[in-house]
Amino acid sequence: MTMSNTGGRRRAPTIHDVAREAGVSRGTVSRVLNGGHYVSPAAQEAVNAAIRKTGYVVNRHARSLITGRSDSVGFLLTEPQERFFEDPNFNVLLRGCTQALAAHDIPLLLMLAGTRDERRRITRYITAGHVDGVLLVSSHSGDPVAEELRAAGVPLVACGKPIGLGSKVGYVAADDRDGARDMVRHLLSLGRRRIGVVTGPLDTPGGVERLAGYREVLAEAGLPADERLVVSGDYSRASGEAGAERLLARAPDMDAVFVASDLMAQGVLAALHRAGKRVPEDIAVGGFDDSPAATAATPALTTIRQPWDRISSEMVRVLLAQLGGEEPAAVILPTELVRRESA
Amino acid sequence: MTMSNTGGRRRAPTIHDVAREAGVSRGTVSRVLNGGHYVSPAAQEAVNAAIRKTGYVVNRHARSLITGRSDSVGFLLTEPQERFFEDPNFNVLLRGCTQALAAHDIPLLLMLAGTRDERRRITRYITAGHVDGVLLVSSHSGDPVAEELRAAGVPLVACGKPIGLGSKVGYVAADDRDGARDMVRHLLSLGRRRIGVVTGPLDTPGGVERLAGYREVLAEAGLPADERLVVSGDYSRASGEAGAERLLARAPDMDAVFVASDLMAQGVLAALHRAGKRVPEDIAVGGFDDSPAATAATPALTTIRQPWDRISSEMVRVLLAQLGGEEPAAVILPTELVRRESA
DNA sequence: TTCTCTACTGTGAACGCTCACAGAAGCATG
DNA sequence: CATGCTTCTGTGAGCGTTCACAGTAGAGAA
Repeated sequence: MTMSNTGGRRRAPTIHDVAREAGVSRGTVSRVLNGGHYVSPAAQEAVNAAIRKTGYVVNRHARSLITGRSDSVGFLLTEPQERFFEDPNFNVLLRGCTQALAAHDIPLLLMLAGTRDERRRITRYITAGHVDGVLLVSSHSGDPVAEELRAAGVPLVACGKPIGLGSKVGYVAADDRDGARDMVRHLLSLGRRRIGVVTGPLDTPGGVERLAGYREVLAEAGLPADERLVVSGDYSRASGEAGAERLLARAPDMDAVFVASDLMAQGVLAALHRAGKRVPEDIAVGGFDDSPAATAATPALTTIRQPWDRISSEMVRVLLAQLGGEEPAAVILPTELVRRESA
Repeated sequence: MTMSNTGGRRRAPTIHDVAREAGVSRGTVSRVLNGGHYVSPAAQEAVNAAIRKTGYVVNRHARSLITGRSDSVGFLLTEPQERFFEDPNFNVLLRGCTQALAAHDIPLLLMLAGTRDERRRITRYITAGHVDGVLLVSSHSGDPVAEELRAAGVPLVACGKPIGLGSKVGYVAADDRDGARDMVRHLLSLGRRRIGVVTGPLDTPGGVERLAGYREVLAEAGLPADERLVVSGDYSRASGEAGAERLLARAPDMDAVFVASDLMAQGVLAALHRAGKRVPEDIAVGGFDDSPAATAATPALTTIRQPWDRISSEMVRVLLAQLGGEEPAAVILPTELVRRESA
């Protein structure tokens, strides 16, 4: 390699320096930078050589100032963050989105908006155009931020079907209902007939859909709907533990339980262990997510795999398509039963 | 094209609009925006009113273009990401940094640089001035990115003491050695005398220091240094499992084991369980981190709490100080023994 | 009065880029 | 010959800010 910054920050090379070096005008350099249309091969090559020689890197602020685009997208969490950061799925999602965006050379801005004040500040920031679009991770319905962003016309892709928002927002989700059906059918196939369920929050699509899948399969199988077998949690480990205790108290003859998340299932396992129940001999346990928590649990959890890697890449794809002018799309991805020890 | 409706994007108000509305000049508005020095109370108030009325939000691109600052910082991961995203500590750290920065209205750019190509691209991006500073999470020594950034004069704060970098980079770390000493002393106080250790990677400061603390306390207690009791892992659950198996094979009379991370300790517990050892009756297990994995484990882990919330806020504080012109600082934070069931 | 000092205010000029437009060159068509 | 069309190139303007500088007004001192 040649040259180096001999100490101290020198003035960074601009498009002018490149133009002079290549013997062309700013305009031509700019055209090369932006796709190279209407540029002669000779000029193209001269410019590329000059860029390499000068070490030129485009100043995104100057570019953004005139284009109005920021060439960055936000990753927005609108809930008290503990829940998410505790959730291994979230990590996979965040990593996947960062990587998918990096492939397009687009930086990701991580935004947390747990409190009212933070929400206000971040809404302002976003609507002011500091990001081109938003990847939204907020399960609960009636999220004021989502509605405001939608109203402001900010391109938006949610993770999970947003309840109560119009069709103008794209989303990517796993097929929750179908996954739940698969799991409950699996439990039935093991000969279990008193199957309990710990649902997610019922103001989230995941909570509602997984419960619906559970009910459908029981109905198909001709089993009675017993509300003593249904309790709901909030996806946290603690709520799984509490849920299992309530189920045991209300239906001591339960022989299986479908838990709407692996983290809750960990709590369920702990409660069953304390109650002296063997898993899967006495009670089979089925989780949902196939998060790291599933393999970390003892016994290892039979669960429903959500394709988080594909969910993240699809979210990015749909958002970028929207930035390119396409209409918001809805994408539903299939799930998969993963059999381990607990059922 | 659809006509511009009320919901559509109208031209955003600029500093000009605010100035006109307030009956002052751009300059005065700018001064209000930047601290309000040399502005009369009347003008101050008029400008604030105009800002509220117009809904003005500063255009950061225009500002950055002239100031040369970007008013954002990067959060850089230079390792294959799985390790980090699997690690609950990492989440706490990321969340803490995001929040601490948000309090200063500074967005955080999440950057992953796992592969060589990504590292090149991201180094370019950073050295081009697109972030003002970098929070670095990379435990291994000899990280080329860190060295390049340091050489380019990019303000840098590492999490954990960077091995092999000069004193020009700030860092924040827990007192690893002292924490390890506390844990081993605790195991001794329980009457254990054959204490094994599963270390972290020995090219990381955490790996080295925690092992050193272990050795110091054994020496103080007059116990022999037995290399059969020392194995090293890579902080992953799987490596903990493998480490415990090797320890059991080499030292069947071991009555305690100090594990340099909770995640590895989970693996150790699983291996001990399979080997028919009761914890803590047969073998006491001590972890390190006090991550969620500690309470999720069965039995719950006795561990060393690292003050991740303070680590993140200190990292941000040190970085911002550096951006303000101060010299890079090194901060060591105290740890704390958390007693649970495993020891 | 006149001068100085302080507190405040307005005005060009950048910052580095893209965009619209005007033009040039080459070549086919009228 | 002019006329058009396509491909390529350079130029001026301007994006929304901050900064340096040149002012103005009012108070106090000589």
